[in-house]
Amino acid sequence: MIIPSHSRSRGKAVKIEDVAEKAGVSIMSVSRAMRDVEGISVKKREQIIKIARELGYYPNRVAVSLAASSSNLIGVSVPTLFGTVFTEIYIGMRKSFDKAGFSTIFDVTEYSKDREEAWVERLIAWRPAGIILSGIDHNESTVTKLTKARIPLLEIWDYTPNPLDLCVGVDHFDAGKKMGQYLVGLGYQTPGYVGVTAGLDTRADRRLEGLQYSFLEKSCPFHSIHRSNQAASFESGFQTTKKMVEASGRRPDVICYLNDNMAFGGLMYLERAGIDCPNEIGIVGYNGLNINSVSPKRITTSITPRVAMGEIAAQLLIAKILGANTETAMALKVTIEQGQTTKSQIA
Amino acid sequence: MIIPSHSRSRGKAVKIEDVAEKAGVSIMSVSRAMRDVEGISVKKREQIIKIARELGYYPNRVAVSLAASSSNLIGVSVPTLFGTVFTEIYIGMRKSFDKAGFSTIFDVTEYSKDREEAWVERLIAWRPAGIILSGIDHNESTVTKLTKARIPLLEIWDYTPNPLDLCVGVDHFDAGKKMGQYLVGLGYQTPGYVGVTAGLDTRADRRLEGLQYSFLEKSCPFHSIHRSNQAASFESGFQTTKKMVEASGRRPDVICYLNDNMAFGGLMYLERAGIDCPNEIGIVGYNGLNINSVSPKRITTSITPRVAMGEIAAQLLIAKILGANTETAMALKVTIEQGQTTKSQIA
DNA sequence: CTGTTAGCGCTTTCAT
DNA sequence: ATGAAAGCGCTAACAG
Repeated sequence: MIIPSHSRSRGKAVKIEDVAEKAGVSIMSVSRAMRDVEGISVKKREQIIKIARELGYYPNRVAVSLAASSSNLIGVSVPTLFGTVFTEIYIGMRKSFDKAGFSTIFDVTEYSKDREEAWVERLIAWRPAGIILSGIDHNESTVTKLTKARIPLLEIWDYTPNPLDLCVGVDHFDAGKKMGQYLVGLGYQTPGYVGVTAGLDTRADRRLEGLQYSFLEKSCPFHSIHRSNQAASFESGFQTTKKMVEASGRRPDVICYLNDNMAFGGLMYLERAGIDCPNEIGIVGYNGLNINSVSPKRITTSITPRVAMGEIAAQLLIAKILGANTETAMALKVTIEQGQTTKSQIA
Repeated sequence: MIIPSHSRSRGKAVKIEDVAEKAGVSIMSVSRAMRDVEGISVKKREQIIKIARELGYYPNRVAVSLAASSSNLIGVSVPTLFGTVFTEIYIGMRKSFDKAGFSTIFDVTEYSKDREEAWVERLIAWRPAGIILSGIDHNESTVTKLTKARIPLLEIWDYTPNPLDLCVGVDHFDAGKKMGQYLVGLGYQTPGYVGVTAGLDTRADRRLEGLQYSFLEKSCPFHSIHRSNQAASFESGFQTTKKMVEASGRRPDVICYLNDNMAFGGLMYLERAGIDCPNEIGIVGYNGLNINSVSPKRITTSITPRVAMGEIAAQLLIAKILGANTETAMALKVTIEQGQTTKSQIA
């Protein structure tokens, strides 16, 4: 969509020519002064800067980008802003991008690959310096467009050793495996899992596989796996735990949840049902979300380094943009935080 | 910061010239075909579109913007992404902007006016079609820059009858007043308030004034007002309520909180302290946050129309951008939602 | 150090 | 309906 020019400010914005005229120099001198590059005397530079400030001159980035065939724009796409995961990742990135003088063109896909693709298309038209996408799962045609555009690209949150370009994330299988080993070490033998419909959150699926791997090493399969077809929220955690506990069959001695929010819902259910946690059933979350700070009992969880991940990702992308030879894939470690919803560590 | 051009894609992107050549027409015909404007035969247009698609041609928006002195960029600034308020507002806006083909340059100020100003400066350099800022409180120098830039501007969340340009928000005094009247109607007489340090959240301060106004009409002043110097979170709600209840003096019969999160923390405290809510002390939140869905008792609250606010704001701004004569200030109504933390409605 | 000359990729304007 | 010329505001490349 093209905005009718009559609606924009008209011949008002101060331009490089105005500054040059007032300073009695050529526009090139102004250009050099503003960009702080060599080729101009200190004195003149100061004068020009002063005049530019007086006039309220800010170089038109659109013209700069066109002339220099470069931009300070970074495209950032996240699936959702609910739940603090991607917000924290974004906060981390913003820090690095801000410092380096980049602005971000933003998008929320609401987990729709088509929406992501539509946004990518519009984004590429702006010839951004770099792009950050969430996850490693995109439409094929999106990948084609991205590849053709040849813009530095970073996939965040998921980890894969073979990213399209760059990648910073956590290895979710490994995270699950580690937590599984930890729980096995605590003596748990009848694990249960509460999550959402398989395929909806592929990262969570991978974590479950990791959990299963560790428990299977001790010949303890997951007897009960209950999946909600709702979002991974407090409520679905509560309801799905209810179903699991009320179902016949062996009761789990520990329930692993897709995330802390669901775990919190589960904890609330156990409390209301009069089931002792952790003595009857243990509860384990994922992510280290801030719900934990208000939970009656701190939930045992794996903390993902979200802010750090954002910072590192941004720095890596910036390095690539600047032409450095960078690593292409980085896996960040998660930290297990022992809470009050699992048995105490066995000495 | 200028990105070295060697790092960008090189002469790869398809441009209008390539399409024109392949189609055997002038670049002007391609331009007209792509923009769907008059001055070209239907047949030629179709041919050109087809070739453009084959070649993967997407008009370079940087060049378009420079040539047409217009852009499809909207700057959006929010103070925080935690707490769902601004997230939901953003979701609402995104909907409208997306439909109209705008992209958003995004920023999170973390409640810093200086950060906001720094961002505004960088943003203006992109000559966006419009700007949305949160709240009505900005640095004077920010306002100057904004005014000089003459870009359609909309302030969201707060309401003022005299905005810089456009404004969509809720009247926080009025929201407090309404809730006060409601509580007075339920027979409460000894209200307390739990919030954060005065001045930190001016909107909350206004709501308290509204609450006080209503209670004073019945000669019931707020005897206890406790403010935390922490963020308005679960935890601070818990701790501050503890202090209030343990303090000597008349116990409040209802506590109004800055928001639902603090109210939830307060409720958790009452439950743990064995104080019956609502029979001993009532609890009232604000905003209608999703914490309510997991709360053991639904908290009585005022629901702010956040998604709708975002949608309306975006539409208003778009209208202004397109040159329409629009309203300048809109106040949206909040809805009181009766929960289980206040006495039942008196028939 | 300074200025001049060409563009960047597209649209506007004005011919035809 | 079509195209040629003239920019949009700035920087790269080259001259002095």
